[in-house]
Amino acid sequence: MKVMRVPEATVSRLSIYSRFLERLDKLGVITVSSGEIAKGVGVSPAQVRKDLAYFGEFGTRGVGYNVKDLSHYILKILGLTQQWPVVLVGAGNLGTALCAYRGFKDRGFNIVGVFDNDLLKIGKRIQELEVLPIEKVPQVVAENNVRLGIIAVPQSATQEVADVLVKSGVEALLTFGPAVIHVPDNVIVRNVDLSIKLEILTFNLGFRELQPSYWLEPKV
Amino acid sequence: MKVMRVPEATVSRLSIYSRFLERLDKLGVITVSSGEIAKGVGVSPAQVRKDLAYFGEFGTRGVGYNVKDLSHYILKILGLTQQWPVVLVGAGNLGTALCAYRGFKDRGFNIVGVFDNDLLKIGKRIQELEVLPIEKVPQVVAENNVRLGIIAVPQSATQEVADVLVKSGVEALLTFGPAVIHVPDNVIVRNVDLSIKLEILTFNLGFRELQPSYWLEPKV
DNA sequence: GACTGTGAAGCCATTCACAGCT
DNA sequence: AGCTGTGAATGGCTTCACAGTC
Repeated sequence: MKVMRVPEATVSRLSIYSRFLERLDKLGVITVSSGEIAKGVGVSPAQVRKDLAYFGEFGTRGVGYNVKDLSHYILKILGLTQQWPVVLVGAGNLGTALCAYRGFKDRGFNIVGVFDNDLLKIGKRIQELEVLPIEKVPQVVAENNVRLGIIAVPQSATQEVADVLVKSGVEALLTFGPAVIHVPDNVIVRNVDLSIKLEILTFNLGFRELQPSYWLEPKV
Repeated sequence: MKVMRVPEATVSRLSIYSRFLERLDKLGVITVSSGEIAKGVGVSPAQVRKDLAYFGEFGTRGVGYNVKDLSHYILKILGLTQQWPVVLVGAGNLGTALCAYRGFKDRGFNIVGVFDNDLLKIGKRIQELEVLPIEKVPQVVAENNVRLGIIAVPQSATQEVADVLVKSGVEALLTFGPAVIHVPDNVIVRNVDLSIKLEILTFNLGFRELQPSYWLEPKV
């Protein structure tokens, strides 16, 4: 079997290319070159070609890529040719916002359960969903074959919620905030930490005054 | 002048170390080694030492680092020894959640203005702040010496909001969602795209079934 | 002529391994 | 003995440059 490692940065960019291609498709564009994609999303043409080359040959030399086809291939690679049921734990401000977030639905992510352990929140309706007690997680996960979980609870509760989700069979977690969590090797975890992002900005604002060479390039 | 480039990944990790150190300090811990920090936040000890080495020598050989001192140095490096006034554009679900987000206040980020162009939202109160019309951005930015802006509006409005903020003098932007924006070179932009994060998860779930060697390591 | 696909080169970040200090 | 600080080695991602195809 051919062994290959795909950089995570490549996967992130595929997600970006994918949405650019969907926009082109809606505009009726038939063909696109790596240079046009590159310009549209702010990377180099070689980067676009290299990213795609990890997965096959999708273009035609001298011509470019068929927008509809490439768009479909990338969705396939990302696993987005299906709908993904998702459970969300945490019905606070952030959880509520995530529930309503259009970007998830657009990409095939359906939140099928919202949970909390706060009696004041349980029973509330958010976007047609009733907030359920944490104890119902295993049942909802099982009934809906849920593999993805989002954790939007205070830092101190993140680990125990992760444990519940993992025990229920969820295989991949998205967490928010600074909590560092421990899960079995076969569970995938990614984190979003908004303070880190702001601190990257303040770092740059501070150091560019002192020493221009500290300036950094964005990572994604 | 000594020329140095600091990897952005290093800055992200400093932010993580910083919060770990604050926790240790609250627990009354006086001294910590690179190995203990490494274990606490899930990186290698060499990585911790290398990250710190970009900025100076903060430790004592044979002993380790003084928790309070190191904590302070890192805050200094990140520019967090001051409070940062921030403006937020977009008073929808996400904007509301960001306004209430404790993690910002904890790190010295104060949202001093919330703006929207939706008449239904203008005048509403969110966390002691009245939602103001976009037209008031320049005034609030000027009065509060605001250098940081957060944009939590629909993709289609992101660029024009960025233009308003830049024209008002904001120097660094945090945007949400898939919009690719263009700003002058001296403005720093970072982006948070939640769909990308979920798509990294589905990519991994899909490909680990087909080909285990596709498995990826997290980037941050 | 235009554009893709790709090996090679270049560059950047992480890890190693050890000298240096307490 | 224990731990930091750092040059050297490694590994991985990006860019280059060109052969291959339409």
